[in-house]
Amino acid sequence: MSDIEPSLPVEEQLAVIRRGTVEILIEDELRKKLSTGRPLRIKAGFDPTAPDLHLGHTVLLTKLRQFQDLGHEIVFLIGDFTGLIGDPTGKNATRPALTAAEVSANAETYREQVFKVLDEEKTRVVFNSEWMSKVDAAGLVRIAAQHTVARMLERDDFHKRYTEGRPIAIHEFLYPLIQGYDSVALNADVELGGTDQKFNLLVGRQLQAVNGQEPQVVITMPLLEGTDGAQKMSKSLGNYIGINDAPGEIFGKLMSISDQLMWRYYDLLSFHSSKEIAGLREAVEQGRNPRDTKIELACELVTRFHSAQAADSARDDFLSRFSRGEVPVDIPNYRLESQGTAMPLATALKSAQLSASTSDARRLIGQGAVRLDGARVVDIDAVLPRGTSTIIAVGKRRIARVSII
RNA sequence: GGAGGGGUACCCAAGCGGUCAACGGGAGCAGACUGUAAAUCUGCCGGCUCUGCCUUCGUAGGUUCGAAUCCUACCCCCUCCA
Repeated sequence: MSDIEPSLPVEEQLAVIRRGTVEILIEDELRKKLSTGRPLRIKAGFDPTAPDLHLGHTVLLTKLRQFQDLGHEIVFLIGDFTGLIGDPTGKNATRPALTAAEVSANAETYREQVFKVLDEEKTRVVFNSEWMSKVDAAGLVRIAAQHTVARMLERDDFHKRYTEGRPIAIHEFLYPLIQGYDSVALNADVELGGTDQKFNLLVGRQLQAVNGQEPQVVITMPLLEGTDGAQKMSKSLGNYIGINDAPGEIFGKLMSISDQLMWRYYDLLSFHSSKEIAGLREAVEQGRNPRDTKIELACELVTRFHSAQAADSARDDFLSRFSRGEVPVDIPNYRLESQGTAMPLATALKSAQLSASTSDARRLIGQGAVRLDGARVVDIDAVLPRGTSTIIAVGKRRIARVSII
Protein backbone atom coordinates (compact mmCIF):
# COMPACT_ATOMS: atom_id res chain seq x y z
CA MET A 1 0.00 0.00 0.00
CA SER A 2 2.82 2.37 0.75
CA ASP A 3 4.08 2.41 -2.80
CA ILE A 4 0.89 3.47 -4.51
CA GLU A 5 1.34 6.26 -7.01
CA PRO A 6 -0.48 9.54 -6.42
CA SER A 7 -1.83 9.38 -9.92
CA LEU A 8 -3.90 6.28 -9.27
CA PRO A 9 -7.24 6.26 -11.10
CA VAL A 10 -10.14 7.71 -9.14
CA GLU A 11 -12.03 4.46 -8.75
CA GLU A 12 -8.95 2.68 -7.45
CA GLN A 13 -8.34 5.47 -4.97
CA LEU A 14 -11.94 5.18 -3.86
CA ALA A 15 -11.53 1.47 -3.28
CA VAL A 16 -8.58 2.11 -1.00
CA ILE A 17 -10.39 4.87 0.82
CA ARG A 18 -13.55 2.85 1.26
CA ARG A 19 -11.84 -0.04 3.02
CA GLY A 20 -12.85 -0.31 6.64
CA THR A 21 -14.90 2.89 6.70
CA VAL A 22 -18.31 3.05 8.26
CA GLU A 23 -19.65 5.90 6.16
CA ILE A 24 -18.51 8.27 3.45
CA LEU A 25 -20.70 11.34 3.22
CA ILE A 26 -21.04 11.91 0.38
CA GLU A 27 -19.20 9.48 -1.83
CA ASP A 28 -20.15 11.23 -5.04
CA GLU A 29 -18.70 14.46 -3.76
CA LEU A 30 -15.51 12.65 -2.91
CA ARG A 31 -15.38 11.18 -6.40
CA LYS A 32 -15.75 14.63 -7.85
CA LYS A 33 -13.01 16.05 -5.65
CA LEU A 34 -10.69 13.20 -6.50
CA SER A 35 -11.23 13.59 -10.20
CA THR A 36 -9.90 17.14 -10.15
CA GLY A 37 -6.52 15.46 -9.77
CA ARG A 38 -5.27 17.93 -7.17
CA PRO A 39 -4.11 16.64 -3.80
CA LEU A 40 -6.99 16.88 -1.38
CA ARG A 41 -6.63 18.39 2.04
CA ILE A 42 -7.51 15.76 4.61
CA LYS A 43 -8.24 16.91 8.11
CA ALA A 44 -8.37 14.90 11.28
CA GLY A 45 -8.64 16.44 14.71
CA PHE A 46 -7.39 15.00 17.95
CA ASP A 47 -8.17 15.95 21.47
CA PRO A 48 -4.96 16.28 23.40
CA THR A 49 -6.41 14.20 26.20
CA ALA A 50 -5.06 10.71 25.59
CA PRO A 51 -1.29 10.80 25.52
CA ASP A 52 -0.98 7.02 25.36
CA LEU A 53 -2.23 5.77 22.06
CA HIS A 54 -3.40 2.25 21.54
CA LEU A 55 -4.20 0.35 18.38
CA GLY A 56 -7.76 1.63 18.43
CA HIS A 57 -6.49 5.15 17.87
CA THR A 58 -4.38 4.01 14.98
CA VAL A 59 -7.36 2.93 12.89
CA LEU A 60 -7.91 6.53 11.98
CA LEU A 61 -4.21 7.19 11.57
CA THR A 62 -3.94 4.22 9.25
CA LYS A 63 -6.67 5.64 7.08
CA LEU A 64 -4.83 8.96 7.02
CA ARG A 65 -1.70 7.12 6.06
CA GLN A 66 -3.53 5.60 3.13
CA PHE A 67 -4.58 9.05 1.98
CA GLN A 68 -1.02 10.15 2.39
CA ASP A 69 0.20 7.28 0.26
CA LEU A 70 -2.35 8.23 -2.36
CA GLY A 71 -0.65 11.60 -2.55
CA HIS A 72 -3.05 13.73 -0.57
CA GLU A 73 -2.24 16.34 2.03
CA ILE A 74 -2.77 15.38 5.64
CA VAL A 75 -3.51 18.03 8.21
CA PHE A 76 -3.13 16.60 11.67
CA LEU A 77 -4.98 18.97 13.90
CA ILE A 78 -4.37 18.98 17.60
CA GLY A 79 -7.36 20.52 19.29
CA ASP A 80 -5.47 22.37 21.94
CA PHE A 81 -8.06 25.11 21.98
CA THR A 82 -11.07 22.80 21.95
CA GLY A 83 -9.28 20.74 24.59
CA LEU A 84 -9.84 23.64 26.89
CA ILE A 85 -13.54 23.07 26.47
CA GLY A 86 -13.52 19.31 26.76
CA ASP A 87 -15.56 17.44 24.19
CA PRO A 88 -18.81 16.24 25.70
CA THR A 89 -18.98 13.40 23.16
CA GLY A 90 -19.88 10.07 24.62
CA LYS A 91 -19.86 11.42 28.12
CA ASN A 92 -23.10 12.14 29.78
CA ALA A 93 -21.75 14.87 31.89
CA THR A 94 -19.59 17.86 31.36
CA ARG A 95 -15.99 16.84 31.21
CA PRO A 96 -13.48 18.77 33.24
CA ALA A 97 -11.53 21.16 31.08
CA LEU A 98 -7.80 20.63 30.75
CA THR A 99 -5.34 23.24 31.81
CA ALA A 100 -3.20 24.87 29.17
CA ALA A 101 -0.10 23.15 30.53
CA GLU A 102 -1.69 19.72 30.41
CA VAL A 103 -2.90 20.32 26.90
CA SER A 104 0.48 21.22 25.53
CA ALA A 105 2.26 18.37 27.31
CA ASN A 106 -0.27 15.91 25.96
CA ALA A 107 -0.09 17.36 22.49
CA GLU A 108 3.64 16.80 22.40
CA THR A 109 3.31 13.14 23.39
CA TYR A 110 0.64 12.73 20.78
CA ARG A 111 2.88 14.08 18.13
CA GLU A 112 5.70 11.71 18.99
CA GLN A 113 3.44 8.71 18.74
CA VAL A 114 1.48 9.38 15.57
CA PHE A 115 4.53 9.37 13.36
CA LYS A 116 4.87 5.68 13.92
CA VAL A 117 1.96 5.45 11.55
CA LEU A 118 2.03 8.68 9.58
CA ASP A 119 4.85 9.83 7.39
CA GLU A 120 6.22 12.78 9.30
CA GLU A 121 7.65 14.43 6.20
CA LYS A 122 4.27 14.58 4.58
CA THR A 123 2.21 15.57 7.58
CA ARG A 124 1.22 19.07 8.47
CA VAL A 125 0.63 19.40 12.18
CA VAL A 126 -1.48 22.32 13.29
CA PHE A 127 -2.95 23.50 16.55
CA ASN A 128 -6.34 25.12 16.40
CA SER A 129 -5.32 27.69 18.96
CA GLU A 130 -3.37 29.14 16.03
CA TRP A 131 -6.52 30.73 14.68
CA MET A 132 -8.93 30.32 17.56
CA SER A 133 -6.92 32.37 20.01
CA LYS A 134 -7.18 35.26 17.58
CA VAL A 135 -10.95 35.11 17.51
CA ASP A 136 -12.40 37.70 19.87
CA ALA A 137 -15.78 37.66 21.56
CA ALA A 138 -17.42 39.33 18.59
CA GLY A 139 -15.89 36.73 16.32
CA LEU A 140 -17.18 33.94 18.47
CA VAL A 141 -20.65 35.44 18.32
CA ARG A 142 -20.39 35.50 14.53
CA ILE A 143 -19.47 31.83 14.47
CA ALA A 144 -22.24 30.99 16.90
CA ALA A 145 -24.73 32.80 14.68
CA GLN A 146 -24.08 30.31 11.89
CA HIS A 147 -25.74 27.37 13.55
CA THR A 148 -29.04 26.86 15.30
CA VAL A 149 -29.94 25.46 18.66
CA ALA A 150 -32.39 23.04 17.07
CA ARG A 151 -29.63 21.53 14.94
CA MET A 152 -27.30 21.45 17.89
CA LEU A 153 -29.88 19.48 19.85
CA GLU A 154 -29.99 16.90 17.11
CA ARG A 155 -26.75 15.59 18.44
CA ASP A 156 -27.57 12.40 20.21
CA ASP A 157 -26.01 13.04 23.60
CA PHE A 158 -27.28 16.62 23.74
CA HIS A 159 -30.69 15.39 22.78
CA LYS A 160 -30.69 12.74 25.48
CA ARG A 161 -29.44 15.02 28.15
CA TYR A 162 -31.90 17.71 27.18
CA THR A 163 -34.93 15.44 27.16
CA GLU A 164 -33.85 13.75 30.33
CA GLY A 165 -33.46 17.07 31.98
CA ARG A 166 -29.77 16.79 32.64
CA PRO A 167 -27.67 19.91 32.33
CA ILE A 168 -25.90 21.02 29.18
CA ALA A 169 -23.57 23.93 29.70
CA ILE A 170 -23.66 26.55 26.96
CA HIS A 171 -19.98 26.22 26.28
CA GLU A 172 -20.47 22.58 25.28
CA PHE A 173 -22.23 23.85 22.17
CA LEU A 174 -19.03 25.62 21.29
CA TYR A 175 -17.13 22.41 20.87
CA PRO A 176 -18.80 21.21 17.68
CA LEU A 177 -18.94 24.77 16.43
CA ILE A 178 -15.25 25.32 16.82
CA GLN A 179 -14.39 21.93 15.40
CA GLY A 180 -16.55 22.84 12.42
CA TYR A 181 -14.96 26.22 12.16
CA ASP A 182 -11.56 24.54 12.02
CA SER A 183 -12.64 23.02 8.74
CA VAL A 184 -13.44 26.51 7.47
CA ALA A 185 -10.08 27.83 8.67
CA LEU A 186 -8.29 24.99 6.91
CA ASN A 187 -10.60 24.82 3.92
CA ALA A 188 -10.66 21.05 4.36
CA ASP A 189 -11.76 18.74 1.55
CA VAL A 190 -12.24 15.71 3.74
CA GLU A 191 -12.49 15.20 7.46
CA LEU A 192 -11.99 11.88 9.19
CA GLY A 193 -13.29 10.85 12.56
CA GLY A 194 -14.71 8.01 14.60
CA THR A 195 -18.38 7.21 14.30
CA ASP A 196 -18.90 9.07 17.56
CA GLN A 197 -17.66 12.18 15.80
CA LYS A 198 -20.22 12.12 13.02
CA PHE A 199 -22.25 15.03 14.33
CA ASN A 200 -19.25 17.27 14.82
CA LEU A 201 -17.94 16.42 11.38
CA LEU A 202 -21.25 17.36 9.83
CA VAL A 203 -21.23 20.72 11.57
CA GLY A 204 -18.07 21.38 9.59
CA ARG A 205 -19.97 20.85 6.35
CA GLN A 206 -22.64 23.27 7.43
CA LEU A 207 -20.22 26.00 8.47
CA GLN A 208 -18.18 25.63 5.32
CA ALA A 209 -21.29 26.03 3.20
CA VAL A 210 -22.31 29.15 5.10
CA ASN A 211 -18.83 30.52 4.52
CA GLY A 212 -18.95 29.90 0.82
CA GLN A 213 -16.73 26.84 0.77
CA GLU A 214 -17.37 23.50 -0.82
CA PRO A 215 -18.46 21.27 2.09
CA GLN A 216 -15.96 18.70 3.23
CA VAL A 217 -16.56 15.03 2.70
CA VAL A 218 -17.06 13.29 6.00
CA ILE A 219 -15.56 9.86 6.56
CA THR A 220 -16.22 7.90 9.73
CA MET A 221 -14.13 5.00 10.92
CA PRO A 222 -15.32 2.24 13.25
CA LEU A 223 -14.18 1.78 16.78
CA LEU A 224 -11.75 -1.10 16.97
CA GLU A 225 -12.72 -4.03 19.14
CA GLY A 226 -10.28 -4.82 21.92
CA THR A 227 -8.40 -8.07 22.33
CA ASP A 228 -11.49 -9.62 23.89
CA GLY A 229 -13.23 -9.19 20.55
CA ALA A 230 -16.34 -7.85 22.18
CA GLN A 231 -15.98 -4.38 23.54
CA LYS A 232 -14.23 -1.44 22.00
CA MET A 233 -10.57 -1.18 22.71
CA SER A 234 -9.98 0.98 25.71
CA LYS A 235 -7.47 1.36 28.41
CA SER A 236 -10.01 1.19 31.18
CA LEU A 237 -11.35 -2.13 29.95
CA GLY A 238 -7.84 -3.55 29.85
CA ASN A 239 -8.36 -5.00 26.39
CA TYR A 240 -5.98 -2.69 24.61
CA ILE A 241 -2.65 -2.95 22.88
CA GLY A 242 -0.66 0.19 23.48
CA ILE A 243 1.65 1.34 20.75
CA ASN A 244 4.30 1.93 23.37
CA ASP A 245 3.96 -1.57 24.76
CA ALA A 246 7.07 -3.74 24.63
CA PRO A 247 7.52 -5.74 21.41
CA GLY A 248 6.88 -9.07 23.11
CA GLU A 249 3.80 -7.63 24.70
CA ILE A 250 2.32 -6.38 21.44
CA PHE A 251 3.18 -9.63 19.75
CA GLY A 252 1.70 -11.80 22.46
CA LYS A 253 -1.49 -9.80 22.76
CA LEU A 254 -2.02 -9.94 19.02
CA MET A 255 -1.49 -13.68 19.00
CA SER A 256 -4.15 -14.02 21.64
CA ILE A 257 -6.93 -12.51 19.57
CA SER A 258 -9.41 -14.83 17.91
CA ASP A 259 -8.97 -15.87 14.30
CA GLN A 260 -12.08 -13.97 13.40
CA LEU A 261 -10.92 -10.77 15.00
CA MET A 262 -7.62 -11.13 13.19
CA TRP A 263 -9.30 -10.26 9.89
CA ARG A 264 -10.83 -7.18 11.36
CA TYR A 265 -7.40 -6.08 12.54
CA TYR A 266 -5.99 -6.82 9.12
CA ASP A 267 -8.58 -4.62 7.47
CA LEU A 268 -8.26 -1.74 9.83
CA LEU A 269 -4.60 -1.76 10.77
CA SER A 270 -2.50 -3.47 8.15
CA PHE A 271 -0.70 -1.57 5.43
CA HIS A 272 -1.16 -4.54 3.12
CA SER A 273 -3.52 -3.95 0.23
CA SER A 274 -7.02 -5.34 0.25
CA LYS A 275 -5.95 -7.65 -2.51
CA GLU A 276 -3.10 -9.11 -0.48
CA ILE A 277 -5.39 -9.60 2.47
CA ALA A 278 -7.92 -11.38 0.28
CA GLY A 279 -5.06 -13.65 -0.74
CA LEU A 280 -4.25 -14.41 2.88
CA ARG A 281 -7.88 -15.25 3.58
CA GLU A 282 -7.98 -17.60 0.69
CA ALA A 283 -4.81 -19.34 1.81
CA VAL A 284 -6.34 -19.95 5.24
CA GLU A 285 -9.50 -21.28 3.66
CA GLN A 286 -7.34 -23.67 1.70
CA GLY A 287 -5.89 -24.99 4.91
CA ARG A 288 -3.05 -22.69 5.87
CA ASN A 289 -2.66 -22.46 9.64
CA PRO A 290 -4.30 -19.19 10.72
CA ARG A 291 -1.66 -18.95 13.36
CA ASP A 292 0.94 -18.21 10.72
CA THR A 293 -1.22 -15.50 9.22
CA LYS A 294 -1.60 -14.02 12.65
CA ILE A 295 2.14 -14.10 13.14
CA GLU A 296 2.54 -12.02 10.01
CA LEU A 297 0.12 -9.44 11.34
CA ALA A 298 1.91 -9.35 14.66
CA CYS A 299 5.24 -8.91 12.89
CA GLU A 300 3.93 -6.09 10.76
CA LEU A 301 2.63 -4.18 13.74
CA VAL A 302 5.64 -4.77 15.97
CA THR A 303 7.82 -3.58 13.10
CA ARG A 304 5.75 -0.45 12.80
CA PHE A 305 5.88 0.46 16.47
CA HIS A 306 9.37 -0.83 17.18
CA SER A 307 11.55 -2.35 14.47
CA ALA A 308 11.87 -5.30 12.15
CA GLN A 309 14.52 -6.68 14.43
CA ALA A 310 12.26 -6.47 17.45
CA ALA A 311 9.55 -8.22 15.46
CA ASP A 312 11.87 -11.07 14.52
CA SER A 313 12.96 -11.68 18.04
CA ALA A 314 9.43 -11.39 19.39
CA ARG A 315 8.34 -14.00 16.87
CA ASP A 316 11.21 -16.37 17.62
CA ASP A 317 10.58 -15.97 21.29
CA PHE A 318 6.90 -16.67 20.87
CA LEU A 319 7.44 -19.72 18.71
CA SER A 320 9.99 -21.26 21.00
CA ARG A 321 7.95 -20.61 24.07
CA PHE A 322 4.50 -21.62 22.95
CA SER A 323 4.91 -23.84 19.98
CA ARG A 324 7.93 -25.76 21.13
CA GLY A 325 7.56 -25.25 24.84
CA GLU A 326 11.09 -23.92 25.16
CA VAL A 327 12.33 -21.36 27.58
CA PRO A 328 12.68 -17.90 26.12
CA VAL A 329 16.15 -16.38 26.18
CA ASP A 330 15.30 -13.11 27.74
CA ILE A 331 13.72 -13.80 31.09
CA PRO A 332 13.86 -11.87 34.30
CA ASN A 333 16.43 -12.93 36.83
CA TYR A 334 15.90 -12.91 40.57
CA ARG A 335 18.37 -13.56 43.37
CA LEU A 336 16.39 -14.15 46.49
CA GLU A 337 17.76 -14.21 49.96
CA SER A 338 16.52 -17.07 52.09
CA GLN A 339 15.98 -16.51 55.78
CA GLY A 340 17.16 -19.94 56.84
CA THR A 341 18.50 -22.80 54.81
CA ALA A 342 15.64 -22.73 52.36
CA MET A 343 12.85 -20.60 51.01
CA PRO A 344 9.26 -21.77 50.58
CA LEU A 345 8.42 -22.04 46.89
CA ALA A 346 5.30 -19.95 47.43
CA THR A 347 7.38 -17.13 48.86
CA ALA A 348 9.79 -17.35 45.96
CA LEU A 349 6.93 -17.06 43.47
CA LYS A 350 5.71 -13.94 45.13
CA SER A 351 9.17 -12.41 45.41
CA ALA A 352 9.85 -13.09 41.75
CA GLN A 353 6.56 -11.42 40.90
CA LEU A 354 5.18 -14.61 39.45
CA SER A 355 2.12 -14.40 41.67
CA ALA A 356 0.14 -11.65 43.30
CA SER A 357 0.53 -12.94 46.83
CA THR A 358 1.81 -15.90 48.76
CA SER A 359 -1.72 -17.21 49.04
CA ASP A 360 -2.16 -16.89 45.31
CA ALA A 361 1.14 -18.69 44.82
CA ARG A 362 0.02 -21.58 47.00
CA ARG A 363 -3.18 -21.91 45.02
CA LEU A 364 -1.30 -21.89 41.75
CA ILE A 365 1.03 -24.60 42.96
CA GLY A 366 -1.95 -26.66 44.07
CA GLN A 367 -3.46 -26.33 40.63
CA GLY A 368 -0.40 -27.66 38.87
CA ALA A 369 0.49 -24.35 37.26
CA VAL A 370 4.04 -24.24 38.55
CA ARG A 371 7.02 -25.93 36.95
CA LEU A 372 10.63 -25.95 38.07
CA ASP A 373 12.96 -26.44 35.13
CA GLY A 374 10.02 -27.93 33.31
CA ALA A 375 8.99 -30.35 36.05
CA ARG A 376 5.60 -29.76 37.59
CA VAL A 377 5.47 -29.21 41.34
CA VAL A 378 2.20 -29.69 43.17
CA ASP A 379 3.33 -29.71 46.78
CA ILE A 380 2.10 -26.48 48.32
CA ASP A 381 4.75 -26.61 50.99
CA ALA A 382 7.66 -27.29 48.65
CA VAL A 383 10.82 -25.42 49.51
CA LEU A 384 13.84 -24.29 47.54
CA PRO A 385 17.06 -25.02 49.44
CA ARG A 386 19.66 -22.32 49.58
CA GLY A 387 21.91 -22.52 46.54
CA THR A 388 19.09 -23.56 44.23
CA SER A 389 19.16 -21.97 40.81
CA THR A 390 16.17 -22.80 38.69
CA ILE A 391 13.77 -21.60 36.10
CA ILE A 392 10.28 -21.22 37.48
CA ALA A 393 7.32 -21.10 35.12
CA VAL A 394 3.78 -20.28 36.12
CA GLY A 395 1.34 -21.17 33.40
CA LYS A 396 2.51 -20.39 29.90
CA ARG A 397 3.16 -16.76 30.28
CA ARG A 398 4.98 -16.07 33.50
CA ILE A 399 8.52 -17.23 33.81
CA ALA A 400 11.65 -16.22 35.67
CA ARG A 401 15.07 -17.51 36.61
CA VAL A 402 15.45 -17.66 40.36
CA SER A 403 18.50 -18.23 42.53
CA ILE A 404 18.22 -18.72 46.25
CA ILE A 405 21.14 -17.28 48.16
C1' G B 1 -37.10 22.82 50.75
C1' G B 2 -40.12 17.94 51.31
C1' A B 3 -40.64 12.36 50.78
C1' G B 4 -38.51 7.86 49.87
C1' G B 5 -34.47 4.22 48.17
C1' G B 6 -29.45 2.79 48.46
C1' G B 7 -23.85 2.32 49.61
C1' U B 8 -21.25 -5.56 50.18
C1' A B 9 -14.78 -8.10 47.51
C1' C B 10 -12.09 -5.81 40.32
C1' C B 11 -17.51 -5.00 38.33
C1' C B 12 -22.75 -6.45 38.88
C1' A B 13 -25.38 -8.58 42.80
C1' A B 14 -27.50 -11.78 47.08
C1' G B 15 -27.30 -11.86 52.35
C1' C B 16 -30.35 -8.71 56.91
C1' G B 17 -27.77 -11.42 64.61
C1' G B 18 -24.19 -17.01 64.83
C1' U B 19 -23.34 -22.54 60.10
C1' C B 20 -20.13 -15.52 56.36
C1' A B 21 -13.99 -14.57 53.87
C1' A B 22 -19.68 -13.70 52.69
C1' C B 23 -24.89 -17.20 47.33
C1' G B 24 -24.91 -16.22 42.04
C1' G B 25 -23.10 -13.89 37.44
C1' G B 26 -19.17 -11.25 34.77
C1' A B 27 -14.05 -10.21 34.40
C1' G B 28 -9.35 -12.42 35.70
C1' C B 29 -5.94 -16.63 36.71
C1' A B 30 -4.73 -21.93 36.31
C1' G B 31 -5.59 -27.08 34.38
C1' A B 32 -7.52 -30.14 30.21
C1' C B 33 -8.36 -29.78 24.98
C1' U B 34 -6.07 -27.07 20.57
C1' G B 35 -3.36 -24.72 15.54
C1' U B 36 -1.18 -19.39 19.34
C1' A B 37 -6.13 -18.57 20.16
C1' A B 38 -11.44 -18.73 20.41
C1' A B 39 -15.22 -22.09 22.12
C1' U B 40 -15.97 -25.90 25.79
C1' C B 41 -15.24 -28.50 30.46
C1' U B 42 -12.87 -28.29 35.51
C1' G B 43 -10.74 -25.68 39.51
C1' C B 44 -9.28 -21.11 41.84
C1' C B 45 -10.46 -16.23 42.67
C1' G B 46 -8.68 -11.04 50.69
C1' G B 47 -3.90 -11.72 53.22
C1' C B 48 -0.34 -14.59 56.19
C1' U B 49 4.92 -17.68 59.24
C1' C B 50 -1.90 -21.68 56.18
C1' U B 51 -5.18 -28.32 59.63
C1' G B 52 -4.58 -22.22 62.34
C1' C B 53 -4.37 -16.87 62.47
C1' C B 54 -5.31 -11.71 60.71
C1' U B 55 -8.09 -7.89 58.03
C1' U B 56 -12.69 -6.94 55.11
C1' C B 57 -19.33 -5.65 53.84
C1' G B 58 -19.55 3.68 52.95
C1' U B 59 -17.05 6.18 57.73
C1' A B 60 -16.90 6.60 63.13
C1' G B 61 -18.87 5.01 67.49
C1' G B 62 -22.36 1.73 70.36
C1' U B 63 -25.52 -2.73 71.84
C1' U B 64 -24.34 -8.11 72.18
C1' C B 65 -21.05 -14.00 74.38
C1' G B 66 -21.26 -12.94 68.95
C1' A B 67 -22.82 -7.89 63.78
C1' A B 68 -22.30 -7.27 56.74
C1' U B 69 -26.86 -8.05 59.47
C1' C B 70 -29.57 -4.13 65.41
C1' C B 71 -28.83 1.27 67.36
C1' U B 72 -26.61 6.46 66.89
C1' A B 73 -24.02 10.15 64.20
C1' C B 74 -21.66 11.49 59.82
C1' C B 75 -20.26 11.21 54.46
C1' C B 76 -21.75 9.92 49.53
C1' C B 77 -25.19 8.30 45.53
C1' C B 78 -30.12 7.70 43.31
C1' U B 79 -35.60 8.46 42.56
C1' C B 80 -40.07 11.30 43.15
C1' C B 81 -42.42 16.00 44.64
C1' A B 82 -41.61 21.47 45.05
